[in-house]
This record gives sequence, C-alpha cells and structure tokens, in this order.
Amino acid sequence: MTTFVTMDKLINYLLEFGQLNQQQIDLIQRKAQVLELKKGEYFSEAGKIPKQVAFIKEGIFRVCYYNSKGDEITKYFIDENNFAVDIKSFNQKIPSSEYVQAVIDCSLLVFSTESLNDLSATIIQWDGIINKITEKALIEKVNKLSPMLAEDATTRYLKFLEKFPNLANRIPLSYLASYLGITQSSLSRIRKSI
Amino acid sequence: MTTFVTMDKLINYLLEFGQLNQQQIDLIQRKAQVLELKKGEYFSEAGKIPKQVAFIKEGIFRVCYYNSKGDEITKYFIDENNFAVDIKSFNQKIPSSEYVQAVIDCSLLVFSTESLNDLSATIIQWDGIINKITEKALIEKVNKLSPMLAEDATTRYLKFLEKFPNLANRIPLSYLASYLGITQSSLSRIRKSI
DNA sequence: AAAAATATTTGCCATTTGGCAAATAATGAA
DNA sequence: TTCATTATTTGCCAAATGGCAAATATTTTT
Repeated sequence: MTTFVTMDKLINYLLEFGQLNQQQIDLIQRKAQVLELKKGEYFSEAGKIPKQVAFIKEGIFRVCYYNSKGDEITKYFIDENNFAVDIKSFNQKIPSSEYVQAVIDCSLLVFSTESLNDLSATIIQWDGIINKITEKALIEKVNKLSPMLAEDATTRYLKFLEKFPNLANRIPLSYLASYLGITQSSLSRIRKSI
Repeated sequence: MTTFVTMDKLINYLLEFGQLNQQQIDLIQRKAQVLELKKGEYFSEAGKIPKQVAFIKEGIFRVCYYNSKGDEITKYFIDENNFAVDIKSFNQKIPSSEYVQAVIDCSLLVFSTESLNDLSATIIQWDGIINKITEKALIEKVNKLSPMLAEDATTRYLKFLEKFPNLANRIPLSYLASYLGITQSSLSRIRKSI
C-alpha cells in the first residue's frame, strides 16, 4: 500500500517518543492528510489562527515575521522529520504573528485540529508523545539560537552550511541573512571570503 | 500559618495553568521544600544529574556553561515566579552541561524527583499543568533569544535593563556581557555611552 | 587601614559589520 | 531572444565591536 510508505517516516518518528500498537498506527494514518507545497508557498500566515499541524516528510520550512522596523526576519528553519506549527497560536487559538513558508518544495502530512483532538481522545499515549516532541523541538531551538549570539557571522554561516549543505545557494539571500542576523551584503561578502 | 504565605506565589502560579482543589494544594505544599541560596551559590552544576526543580519565589538565577573556547557563557536569566531546571537533563536523567546559579540571594521552593513523581501519580492534572508551564517557558526563551540576533548590542542591553532594572550593576560584567554576546569592555563602553 | 586580589574602565588600534548606491548577474515575462 | 524585473555583488566609507594591556576602581583579606 502506498499509504504505508507515505506515512513511514511519520510513524517511525512518533515511535521514537512512545509505543503505539497497529490499531493506533492505522488510526493516525487515517487522520493524516498528504499535502504538497511548492517553494515559496505558505503553510500558515500571520494574522490567521493556525488550524493545522504539518509533519515535514520532505523539504524545508522557515518561520518568519516582520519586526518593528518592517524588516522581514527569518526566525528559524525547520527541516524534514519534524513537525511545524506556531504552537502558541495553535494551542491558544489566537492569530499567529508568524509566517510558515516552504523554502523548497515540500511533502507534508497534515493534521487538522479536529483530527488531533480525536487522536488525543482515542490514543491514551498521544498527549504524552506530543508533549515530548514539543519539548524536544523547543529545547533544540533554544540550544541552536543561544550560541549564535557568541559567534561571529562567518561561524554562524558555516554552521548553517553544515546543517543545510544544499540550501544556502537555493534560497534568497534575505532569508538566510536575517536568520544569521546580518545584512545581505555582509552575507554576500562572507560567502565570497570562504 | 507561615506555610500558606510561603507557598502563595507557587500555588497562584500553578493555578494559572490548571485547576486544583484544596486537598491537592495541600499535598503540593507538603511536597515543596523551602531553600535559600546566597548570591553566587549553585542550584545545580554541570556534570551532575539534576535531582530537583526550583520554583523561584524571590531572586534571579542564571544558566551558564563553558563553550568550546573555554569562555563562560550566560545562556539566560530566570527571574522570580518561574521554575528553574535543566529540563532535558532532569527528564532524561543525564548529567547536565549547564550550571544554574543564584545571581542574587534567592528564596526557592524545591521539589525532588520523588516528590514530583508522587504529585504526578496523585494529581490527575499535574502532568498537564507541568507541560503547559514547560512549553510556555521554552517558547518565551526562543522568543527572547530570536530577536537579539537582529539587534545591536546597545539595544540588547537596554532591553535587559527594562526586564531587570535593578540587576545590571549588581552582577559581574561577565555574566551580562556573555548573555548579550559581547565582550566585557564593549559592555563597559556601552554603559558609559548611555 | 593597608595590602592584595578582583573587577571595571580606558586607550589604542584592528577587524567586523552596516549603509548606501552603482554595477553586475540571474530570473522571469513578453 | 530580448527586455524588464529582481537578486546579488561590489566599492566606498562609517559605525560597531573586539583584542590586549595598562590604569583605575572596587572588594576582600589580613
């Protein structure tokens, strides 16, 4: 069955955080919807209440917002085998202040709020698994951001290259520069100097 | 009773995240231990498995570590009305890579691993409340760190002053400079220029 | 109070990064 | 393919920050 292959990554990922029997796995698979996003398309937008959570099967997202100066800032990138959502807005059902955008073509498995509620009500371990995933993802964000402050821009760029070796030259400079906390021209010069 | 006053802040804080009846509140109060830490003392240390969680009733902590160059880096500050713990190490029971230190005299309410297990087993809402608290704290850390990259050092310092108006001149320059991602001499010059 | 130890400030200069505009390159539309 | 649009690079110079050592200031110990 195609479905098995399609969902394999998701199920394996979930199983890292807790046990699930076949019946539960089947239910999860039935609740997930396949979604393809083209490069540049938005998964969710600032001002709207997020109604879905995405598991990134393939591709890369970025989360971005506009700061008080009006600059577009890339807050972080999310790569495959991770969930993506503005978790605060999603949980509290308040409009998001961020955009979640596909920076390359993405294959997603999407869960609606209702599906997640069903899973939570039906699968006793579900909330525990989701909490572990959420916590891990947030800790990783903190631990990635925190050292950046102490590093110079070149080091931050090199670390980005390590993490996303194929991405740096395929996305607009502006995405990356604002993530690294530098201007586009500085990033251009750093690229040249390496 | 003294205990009531002592625990008020904690209980009110918990009640923000879920409901608790009086019996449950009493149990929580019995499980909490008062602990006073003097400025400079450590609540937990790198290399050790954290065995306690602190609720900061009064005072301020910082979380710090040594980077690959051997510099001591202040990762963030935690102020009163918050829980403090290296959550990853605590949950996974692995040695921490961070120090948690009182930057001024602190009054804490401390829960041991065993107490937390008891509370989790006895109070049905406990895990939910703790998960909400954890998630909120982590989201706040991300949202504080993230914009810092795009701001210059003076702005970061001014924001720190806003958040901790009385702290800046009472702690070593090194704590603050490494948090802001600048050298001590740069911070000294920024202070002078304001 | 004096001496010692520690922390902070300052001078001097190097390096990094920013700001802006023009030049060049890459992309997309006609 | 050519033109128009958009993105990136580059030159020029200014501003921010770093590095290091010496000078002060502050704190701690005797």
